[in-house]
Amino acid sequence: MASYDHQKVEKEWQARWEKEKPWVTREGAEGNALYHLVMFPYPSGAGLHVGHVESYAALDILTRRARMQGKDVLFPIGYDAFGLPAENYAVKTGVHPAQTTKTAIANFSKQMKSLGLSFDWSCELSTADPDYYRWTQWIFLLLYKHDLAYRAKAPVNWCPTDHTVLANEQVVNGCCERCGTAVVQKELEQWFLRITKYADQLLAGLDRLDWPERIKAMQRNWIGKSEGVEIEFHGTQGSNEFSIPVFTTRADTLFGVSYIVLAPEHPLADQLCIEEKREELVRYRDAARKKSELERTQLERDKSGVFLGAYAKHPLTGADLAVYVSDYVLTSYGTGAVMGVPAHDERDFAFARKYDLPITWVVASPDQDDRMADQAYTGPGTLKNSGAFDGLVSHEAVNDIAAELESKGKGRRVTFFRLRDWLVSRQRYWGAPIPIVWCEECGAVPVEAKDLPVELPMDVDFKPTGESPLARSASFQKVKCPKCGAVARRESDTMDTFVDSSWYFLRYCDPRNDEVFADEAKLRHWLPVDLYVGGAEHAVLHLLYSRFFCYALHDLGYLEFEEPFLALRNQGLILGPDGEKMSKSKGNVVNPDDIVAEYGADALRIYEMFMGPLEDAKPWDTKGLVGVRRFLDKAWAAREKLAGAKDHELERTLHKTIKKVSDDLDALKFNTAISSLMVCTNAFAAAEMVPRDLYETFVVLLAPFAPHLAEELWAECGRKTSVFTQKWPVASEHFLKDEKVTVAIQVNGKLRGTIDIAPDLTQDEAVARAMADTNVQKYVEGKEPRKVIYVPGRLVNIVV
RNA sequence: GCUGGAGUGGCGGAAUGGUAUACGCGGCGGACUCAAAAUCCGCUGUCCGCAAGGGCAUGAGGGUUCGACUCCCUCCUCCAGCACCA
Repeated sequence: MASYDHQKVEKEWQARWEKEKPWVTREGAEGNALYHLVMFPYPSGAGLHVGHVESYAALDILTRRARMQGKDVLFPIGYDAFGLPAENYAVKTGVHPAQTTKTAIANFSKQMKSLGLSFDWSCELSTADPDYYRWTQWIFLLLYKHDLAYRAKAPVNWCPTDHTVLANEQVVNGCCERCGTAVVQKELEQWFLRITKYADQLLAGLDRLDWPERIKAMQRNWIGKSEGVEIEFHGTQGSNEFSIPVFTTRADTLFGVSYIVLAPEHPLADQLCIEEKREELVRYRDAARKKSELERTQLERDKSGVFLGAYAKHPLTGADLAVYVSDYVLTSYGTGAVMGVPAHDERDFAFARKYDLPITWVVASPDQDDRMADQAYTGPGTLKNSGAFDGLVSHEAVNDIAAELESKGKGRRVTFFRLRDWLVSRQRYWGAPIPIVWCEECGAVPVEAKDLPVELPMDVDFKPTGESPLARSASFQKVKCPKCGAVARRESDTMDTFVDSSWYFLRYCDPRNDEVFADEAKLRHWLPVDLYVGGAEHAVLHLLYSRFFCYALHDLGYLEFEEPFLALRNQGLILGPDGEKMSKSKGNVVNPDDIVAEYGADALRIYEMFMGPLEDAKPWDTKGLVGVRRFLDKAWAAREKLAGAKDHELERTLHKTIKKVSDDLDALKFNTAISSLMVCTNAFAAAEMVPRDLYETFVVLLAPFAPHLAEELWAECGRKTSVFTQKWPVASEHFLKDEKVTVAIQVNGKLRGTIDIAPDLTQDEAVARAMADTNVQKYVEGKEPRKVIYVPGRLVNIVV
């Protein structure tokens, strides 16, 4: 069988698309618009990865099909071009990040075009372009103006290798997500975005989204809403009165409290500490501070602490409770203090055992005798040893005890979130400068909108030292205060690159606008995004930040919607042929360029879609790719058998294919859509002749998957226009019905034979035909059927 | 520990509660060829049987149903994320 020359075919059609630009977005009627978005790539020197190809091909197929169905589709592409890798590379080699990035973008564009992706290249954008980051800065100032961006001194995560602070979201298991170095805590003044203001809305909004459950669960966990009671524990230290607020979700265990613990950094720790204990406290706190986040978690459950020598009073019983400091209590969560209930909390139990503190059981477990217990009981139960609350079950007791505390002014119901504000300052070079001027007189002064962008200077020594490189640029620092005109200095930190990517999908609909970040009417026309496809690694980073931006911009009157991405799908990882994650060190990386050269872009696209469900992880298998290429060659070969005659059998096959491909694309089931195209091709291959009209319709079906080959075949059929000007075919009911179907015959639910009958045969007729089968008779043995189930076109089940 | 997802041939995988294993890969046999590759045709879950046919198979065990990969309960394993969160 002749094989087609994919290099020639693909080159020719790509040249033609480049010239004719058929994919430029058409802004048509209201309500006819679709917005398909792929997560824009970071233009790394390594080039495009087969994982990129997977998500881009998937959305390209859907986009091409939607256009053939008459939709206007915005399908843009751009580059997340700021970031550490280019800067670190520059530190090593001296090549400027601007240069590295430019080269990488050129390479990415070339690679994407070689895949026949129908992006609208006229929308192309780069976050490192001053025309883009001008608006990143503008949005930052908008947030600043509305108190959603602020500067604060706080304990922050510091990566000693990358010499910069990191957001909580960028610390993975206590390590820097970029380089893996253990992160240390530093007390620094930094810029934050007030994402916590939207914690509740960001949580509630998830319910409305068509997103993978996994991603929604990760965001819910990350936001970490926790409802409970804040309880005041009062006490006196010498002549001073004090009050320690603690947060608990288990107010029902209040009568089991036997001590109080503060986080080592808690402001009250110093105040409450008696002189004899001070040295011990300072030593403990210094040790705790020196521990990295990593060490703290590794020492898990090995509890230690310092008794401060102070006592607080139980709010209901008045009992004296020793106050300790321990690093198992975190400053950053709740009130930074907890009530110790050893009987009903594992950590408190361990702590109480170590320091020999009383353990009082106040919640009876239904199936455990706590007199013998050597571990905490953390489940719900019936209260005891709890005065007036004895006999209540846990959830009632939480309510009643909270009410009692509230009435006495000793507590109140509160909600806490795990989510922290987003730290966006970075002490690095290759990012958007924070558009603030520092003036001796006026303090932090925003740069005026007309003076944006604050351009990133190119002549900077960007070696990271912990001090921001921009602080060392004389030209950058030469500035006057916008308010008073005095000599001032610029903010020298740049923004986290996740700020850049939190709004790029807004810019796409109007990328060259220099009046606003995007025209209001265009935003209304195209947004929100209908379908977003990308990797799952951004679950709590990009996807949460972008949602926050849209909620904020909505509040400030710039957007009509709150949720930017209505539907989201994550492509699964493509693993190496060995089933391991592809990596340079394992030597199992598949380079898409090699595949395109050897088998063609069409084969690569279809193979990646055929491997399995979009969202599953699946191993690469070059043999499978060969099979896909064989399919394309078969489709190509069929053009030599075109005839004018009718063929009802083929016509039925074709219409089933139309139906299956259409339905499967609606459900993003690319693998089964392709398998039905294969079935159709196999039928063509088996046939003597292939009617021309059927073949042409098949080529239209094939077009979104294999755009180059389909265009070529369309031309081979003598058509002068592009196959993509064709309407997407609709299956005809008439041809979907078979004249005869094979129906299963079961006796007592077991398969005993099959019969070929007309699909609309009545039950009586079908049963009569079934009973005539000799094998069926053997099992019925002349017994009277107790019950007969007939599913037309499917089966007859005779129950005896 | 918590959360989410998944367990089906030799492999990737397919199945609105209705003939489990579509499609692809691999394997076996055949055709073409001096030969090989490519291509084409046939077979290919497993066990018993010469065959007709039958038994057993969707991680394990129960249940609902005329009928369960699919629904319900219990358990096991794997993957991913989070994890001293009070």
